[in-house]
Amino acid sequence: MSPRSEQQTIAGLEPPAVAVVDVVVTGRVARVLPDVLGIDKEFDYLVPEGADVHVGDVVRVKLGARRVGGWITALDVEPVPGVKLIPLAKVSGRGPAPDLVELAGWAAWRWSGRRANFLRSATPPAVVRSLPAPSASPALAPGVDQSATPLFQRALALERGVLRLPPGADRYALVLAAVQAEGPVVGGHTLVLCPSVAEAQTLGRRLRRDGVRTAIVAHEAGGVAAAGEWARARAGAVVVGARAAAWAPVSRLGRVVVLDEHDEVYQEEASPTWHARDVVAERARRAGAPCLLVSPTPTLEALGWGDLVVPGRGEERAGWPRVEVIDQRELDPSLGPLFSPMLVNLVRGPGRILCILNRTGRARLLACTSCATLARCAVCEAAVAQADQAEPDSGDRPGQVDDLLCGRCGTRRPMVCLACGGARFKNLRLGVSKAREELEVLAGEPVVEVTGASVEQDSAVASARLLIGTEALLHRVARADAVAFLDFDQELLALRYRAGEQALGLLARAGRLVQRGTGDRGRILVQTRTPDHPALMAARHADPGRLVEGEQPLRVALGLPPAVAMAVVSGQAAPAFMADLGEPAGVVVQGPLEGAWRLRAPNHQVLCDALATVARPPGRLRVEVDPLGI
DNA sequence: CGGACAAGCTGA
DNA sequence: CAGCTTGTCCGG
Repeated sequence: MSPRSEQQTIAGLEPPAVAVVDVVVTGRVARVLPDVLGIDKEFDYLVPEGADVHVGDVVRVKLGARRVGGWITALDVEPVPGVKLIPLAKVSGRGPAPDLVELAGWAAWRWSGRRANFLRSATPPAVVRSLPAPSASPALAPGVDQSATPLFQRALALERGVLRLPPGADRYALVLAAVQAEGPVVGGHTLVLCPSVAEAQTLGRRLRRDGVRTAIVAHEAGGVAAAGEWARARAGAVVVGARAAAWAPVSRLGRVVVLDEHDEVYQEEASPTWHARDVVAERARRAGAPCLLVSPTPTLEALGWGDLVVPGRGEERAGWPRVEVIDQRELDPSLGPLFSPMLVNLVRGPGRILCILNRTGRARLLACTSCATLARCAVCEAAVAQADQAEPDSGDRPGQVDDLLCGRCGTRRPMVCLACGGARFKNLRLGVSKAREELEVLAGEPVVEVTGASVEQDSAVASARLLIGTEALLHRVARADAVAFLDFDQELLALRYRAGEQALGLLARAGRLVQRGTGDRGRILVQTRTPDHPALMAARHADPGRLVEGEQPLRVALGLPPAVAMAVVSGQAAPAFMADLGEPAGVVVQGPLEGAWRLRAPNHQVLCDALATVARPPGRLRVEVDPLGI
């Protein structure tokens, strides 16, 4: 592990010919990293007499002609010779503890970011002058069931554990077991991450009700209250939060639990594209604390990182909903491609029903008109669209305008059905609004539409019996009796290498909605033309391992994460950056393709070390390590 | 990043 | 050569 050294020392430089008269430094010296992204460099300042300062504290300093904020990254250092030190302009308040200051350095290496970016996440949203006194370890309220199941005990005993917990399982019981479990760090506190702030708040409040001293760290809440939670966490408490809480203070990190580890919201979309799961895993490793990743559908990243614990077959099956797969190829086309007789039955029956249709724009989906088989890539099996341009393919064949082009691996082939040889295809692109109208007619009652953009009244959403919408609907609604995916091929065959994993993740999320509150297993209806897709097999059998079996070797064969470490470099300054980078040993450089370069290395050590050798050139540069949208 | 200052261009 | 723009360097 080699986070780049930020303090620049000028090696091999002769001492000045004229002796510099050493200014006798009487006070303490603080090294400060300014909170200015363009200056990823530290400066030394004098600590005012009698000031109470710590590494991580938030300060203001004069830098050149202006005053900027910053953090103390080191104290009592030997100042760079030859510069006249000036005092800190102000010590504003408490900031991240030294371990987080160091972790920010590691994250800057790992995701090619700047330390200030990460230190911002680790800093309270309002000034914290002093920390509340730490109180005794949590005492559970009477009547709280504190027995950990053998499954939880096994998972919590692991240093690096991955617990596969089905959608219907009681995760609160796991969290309760985790905060009480003895670990190698005596008196340590547990850090729990949830995908959303709302989930974190629900969890945190419940822990408090049960007598667990808990800090809910969420900067989104903003202001003084959030700073209070931050200070409480810093002083000592169980800490819960969403992605940003990966940088929450924990007075003494005893254990880490990440719920729904597979959820993509844990990764930052903007550069640096840091992943909360990976940050807390490293944090736990440094603290000598165990880390447990929990998910109904653990990612290949998690499975490659830790030891998997699974419930018994019966227990896992009971935690998944009934998944009914409807093969749309066998349907009477008169009802249209979206509404099978089973679906019509479902919406005419009782209960609250969600219909999901992800209408994610451009992705065209083609099906053979004679045998109804979907057009897929012959190499990597992703859905293919018609090519817009007649570029030649990798072989000698001259490319045609109507070729089938794979957006994932770039393979082209003539527009011929692989199953029956037919040359005619129909376009299966569909829209939510039109689907809503049709569904309303079929159901004979109102249907409410919910998309990410729509701002439907919560009351309208809460009271509706029939709802239709994009995937966002699964986040807007807490409970349902059944969820129907109208066109699941959009998920299964999406042009991202994680499509299969993400599709199974959606089924798991839907599974949680239909299981909550009801005693028996809820229902999930999936309409598809690829009923044998491993993600569907996995959900049907309540066995996510079935997806992993096929996915793992595919990633190795195609050179995709986590079999390799990958980065994408783009932006106006990318050519200069890539020129400086050259072709480092162990790194395969591909591109430029539409202004972006793709870098692959056997692991992050090689990849990130190579990226760290290059200084950021001026201008816009986006380095995405572990890119999402590939 | 943003201010300071130096080097380069224009017009008379 | 003043008056302005553009570029490069540096901050403690």
